[in-house]
Amino acid sequence: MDSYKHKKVISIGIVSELTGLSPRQIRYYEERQLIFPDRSKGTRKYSFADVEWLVEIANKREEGVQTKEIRYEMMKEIRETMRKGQINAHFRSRM
Amino acid sequence: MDSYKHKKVISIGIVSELTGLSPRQIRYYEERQLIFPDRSKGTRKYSFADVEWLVEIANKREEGVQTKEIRYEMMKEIRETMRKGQINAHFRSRM
DNA sequence: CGTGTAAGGAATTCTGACACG
DNA sequence: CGTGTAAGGAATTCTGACACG
Repeated sequence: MDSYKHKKVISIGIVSELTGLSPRQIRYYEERQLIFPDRSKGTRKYSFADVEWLVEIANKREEGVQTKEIRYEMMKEIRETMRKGQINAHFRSRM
Repeated sequence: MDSYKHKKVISIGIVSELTGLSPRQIRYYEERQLIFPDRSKGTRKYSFADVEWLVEIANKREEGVQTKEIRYEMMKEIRETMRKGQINAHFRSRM
């Protein structure tokens, strides 16, 4: 089972270590609606799925892809997945 | 794969919420050598496996089992598992 | 023995802003 | 646009100790 993968329990400092992204970058991607952490009394909590998604974001950014485009592709992927009736954990974890 | 289960990334406050144990109790069980968190710059980090093991400890404590006995049983279990050549993640995660 | 609490310090996180580009 | 940084405050965590039992 993958409940571990989607449980939001990791604080931003650890996510930063795990992804190599700065806290500033991670918060910015949230502002741009690419990532959706939970809030535990004010502080952001991320899942392992979030961490993996952030690494993907980092790779796309390195390729020069803008956050707006990443968001557009993400939405499109979600739309397709929903159309197939496959609203699975892969996307649930990002919303 | 269960790398998520054994990666130590959760801070004590979240572990406290997840287990229902107080931070004081969690630190005490560490002092009694029942649990072995990693340290990320001074602060303790736990895995989901640690969280599950803490819940087991909590159950035993409610039954009146002392930490010393829990530790003894834990060691015995580990010894048996090692004898069978089954040093698997179940125990690796606690050491 | 196991756990609560007050104490003081250190490290973390948060937000809004200015900077550069 | 994307990210760094300094700023001030709030919340977290740490340790060692005293308390009770």
